[in-house]
Amino acid sequence: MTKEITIYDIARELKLSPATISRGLKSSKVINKGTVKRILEKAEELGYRHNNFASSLRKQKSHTIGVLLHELNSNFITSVLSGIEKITAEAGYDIIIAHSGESYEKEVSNVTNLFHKRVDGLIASLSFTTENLDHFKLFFEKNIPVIFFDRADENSDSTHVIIDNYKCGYTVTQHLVEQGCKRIVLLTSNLKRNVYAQRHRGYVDALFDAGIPYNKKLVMIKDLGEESAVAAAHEILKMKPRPDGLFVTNDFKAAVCMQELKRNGVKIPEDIAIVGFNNDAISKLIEPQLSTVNYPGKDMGEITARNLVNHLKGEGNIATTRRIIVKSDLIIRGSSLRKKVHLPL
Amino acid sequence: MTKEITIYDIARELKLSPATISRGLKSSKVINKGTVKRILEKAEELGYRHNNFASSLRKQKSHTIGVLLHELNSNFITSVLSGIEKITAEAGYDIIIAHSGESYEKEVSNVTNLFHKRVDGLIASLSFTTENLDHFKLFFEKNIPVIFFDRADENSDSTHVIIDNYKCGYTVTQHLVEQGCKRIVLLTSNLKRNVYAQRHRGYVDALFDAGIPYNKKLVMIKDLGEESAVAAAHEILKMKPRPDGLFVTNDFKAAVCMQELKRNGVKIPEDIAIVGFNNDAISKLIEPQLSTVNYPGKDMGEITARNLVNHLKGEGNIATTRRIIVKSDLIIRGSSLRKKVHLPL
DNA sequence: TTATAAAATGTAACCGATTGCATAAGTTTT
DNA sequence: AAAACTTATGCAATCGGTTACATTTTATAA
Repeated sequence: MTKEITIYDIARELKLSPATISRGLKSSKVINKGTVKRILEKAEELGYRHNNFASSLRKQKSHTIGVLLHELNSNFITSVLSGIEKITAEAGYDIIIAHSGESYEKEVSNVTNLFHKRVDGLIASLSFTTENLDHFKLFFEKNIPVIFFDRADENSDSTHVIIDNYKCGYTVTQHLVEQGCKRIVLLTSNLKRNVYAQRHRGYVDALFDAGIPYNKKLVMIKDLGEESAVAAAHEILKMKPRPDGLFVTNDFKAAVCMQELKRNGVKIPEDIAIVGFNNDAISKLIEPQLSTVNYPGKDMGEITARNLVNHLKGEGNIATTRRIIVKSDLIIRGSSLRKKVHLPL
Repeated sequence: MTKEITIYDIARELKLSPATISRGLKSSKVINKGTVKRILEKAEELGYRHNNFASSLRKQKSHTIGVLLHELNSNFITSVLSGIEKITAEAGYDIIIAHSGESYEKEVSNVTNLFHKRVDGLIASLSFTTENLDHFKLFFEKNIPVIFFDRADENSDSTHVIIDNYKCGYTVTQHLVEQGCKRIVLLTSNLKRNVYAQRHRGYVDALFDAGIPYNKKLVMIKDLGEESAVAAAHEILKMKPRPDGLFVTNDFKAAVCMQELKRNGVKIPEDIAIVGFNNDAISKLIEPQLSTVNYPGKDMGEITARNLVNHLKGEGNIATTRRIIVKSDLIIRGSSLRKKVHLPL
């Protein structure tokens, strides 16, 4: 364990004060250019490394942003992450990633932990089972900025970056109707999560506008696991009359479901047309390829991070922005495309 | 921005010294039990939060472990992560996750950053393009422990946790031979990475043992992208005579490849039997289901983290352990199972 | 050449928890 | 009742960088 080099060591060697070294290391303009050069060279020579603890302690800033994710295992979330990283890195912030694994308890402990770590700001996506935002109070009270993305509480005053889930739900349902579906199952998750609630509303309204009566029995609320997707498929198989359309609010679940339906002799999209959600890699690899809603993860990540960074730098204020909506669109593939499109001659 | 509560505030209120508060907050046995209780209650009452910066500065320990990943987007890696988290959390360590996105430059900057953040230890998996371990020198020189998992440099002295890639390569190839394959393509990546090099060696030896001549043209080295998997499929289609076996060292690539082959009328497994690697979720969802090698991610994560934590606590020394091999096994599914197995009567 | 402003550097007080050593009070031993 | 421990708490230095303010040096204006 070699001794650590500090600014005092550099100061001694160059016969300067620690203050000058501190400023010089940051290439401050108040320090003579030549001096700055000598300081940087000496620092390099001695193997100096900046002490974040001392710096953060004094500045009362960690220069770190916390990122709280509900999961890490989807294309979508890793795209968001890369967007966040790009922006925060450019702005010189470090990030600490915490993921809740969809568990409310873990989310609470992560939030508390990030709070104790004194992150300067927080980017968060709520877990599947989160019921309220009480655990974020710590942040709100101390005015530490928090921005939610994707999974947010739309009723709270907090700033959030989302897609128009209502419109997506509407568009997907409308698309299935156009493909001739009359009995469309919605396989979704906890309606307390804004993303699922809004998609559900879109589904309901699209059916209404198409003159198709809403049938509560066709809405299935399941968790995100593989087993529940298999179970859902079996329920669908037992329904009489058999549904002819299926809108699953998650690609993985849609894929599992489709597989199970196919195994039981259901033809996709002829018997049942299916649309997923998220445009995960999997959607292009299964057969038939899955129609889905493209989620602009990277954009969401960049927008979210940029807002937070600007706020931290004082060039903007997230408190004045409540909601930012990012574009998303329906990708139609084999799992739902039934009719040949005839262009008018 | 409310003022932060410190141990001095608590000390003043309770008419005790800061030293006693500091000890009391950790429920030290040298402090009277009643006093500890009063301290903890007062801390709670005032909304005290521990200052990691001051503590780390003084203790010269961050109580944080750096985790350097090559990517985040696979089942395997997220399992590893959950294993690491489980163990480190139990031991009271925080983790900082950095991922290189398979880029050597990013890896270097991440390693440097984690070094400056003064992590107490590092868990790492090398990026696809990493050529040497020079950037870890900082850690080695200061005796900060580093453990590699999965992607490691097996020739260096560093401690690493891996699976027996040689055996896996051998077993997969042997399995394909048993299925009647005579011309087996190996679609793999950069042989400088130990994982790919070892699998390649296993492939070569299994062919040799089966009396099948090694044909260099059947070994295709490609990067990890989707495009290169498609390109590989096309090369295979052009080969004469057509290969009858395909071993892809990555499930995603195997899936893309299989899709492209099927599109071109190749029957799986009759014309070409395919085996992937990693047992990603995707392997069970495509058709036919993909035979693959199960990678015990969570186990690897736990073992790696446990070794590091024990080392940090002084209850073990990673310097004495060079290599830990975790069990893995072949999962045979539809993509490679050709012959009906006839049990002897 | 002196007055004045600008540039460069220094002084010293923080930031908040930790811990070796000292002290004080209480208990047991002789 | 004095000596020898135990137990509980306090003192004060330390970790290393930052920054308001002061001081010195240098450049420019009068």
